[in-house]
Amino acid sequence: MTAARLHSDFPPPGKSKLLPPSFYADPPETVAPVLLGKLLVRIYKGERLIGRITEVEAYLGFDDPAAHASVGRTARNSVLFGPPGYAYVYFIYGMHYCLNVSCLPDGEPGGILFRAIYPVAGIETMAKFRGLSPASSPKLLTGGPGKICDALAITRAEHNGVDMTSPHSPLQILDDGFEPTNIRATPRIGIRKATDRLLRFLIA
DNA sequence: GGAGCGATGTCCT
DNA sequence: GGACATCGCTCCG
Repeated sequence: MTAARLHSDFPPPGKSKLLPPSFYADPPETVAPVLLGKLLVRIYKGERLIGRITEVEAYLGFDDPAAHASVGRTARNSVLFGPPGYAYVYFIYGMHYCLNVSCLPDGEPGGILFRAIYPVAGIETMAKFRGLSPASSPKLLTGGPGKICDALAITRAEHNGVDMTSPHSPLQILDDGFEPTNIRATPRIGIRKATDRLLRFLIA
């Protein structure tokens, strides 16, 4: 996947369609690879900040010790147990936010962590939020879960529990018909438990 | 350019 | 009280 291709395949915004709740109503390991290539949209003060999803990780329920949901439903992780297509935002390591989307029907826990996106619109604003030059590499701008939330101004207070399937939501995921090739599955990274499962998906 | 490590808030035990 | 789904800076090659 070259930078030129990621850009050239970005269509007029009108051609994109919002992913419905049914898209997320399957197990995380099923939904995660299909999210690759979709557009993550953050509407910030009327501006559309858009990135193409290039890396995600699936987190399951009780059978997955690495998942926040594995300890059962708590105040912190309750979004993961709710209806599909909702934003689960948590604060980690004292300084970073991470964005997930809930999967499976209401009552069943599961989610997908967004690990990296490729900026396609609103790059100036993203760079400003990151304290970087707009000419910075995608990896530097939005190449990590904490970086995505910084670049898109996503916080737990403002976005945890937001419905990502509503056209009025500040966070949405669109399908513009882009079909990624060369999808790879690898072990998840940055975790201590259940590191053997192939639940990380990325566009190679 | 890669390994090591410190910073730092929130949640659960 | 400790673990933590991270990042960016330092230091060493």
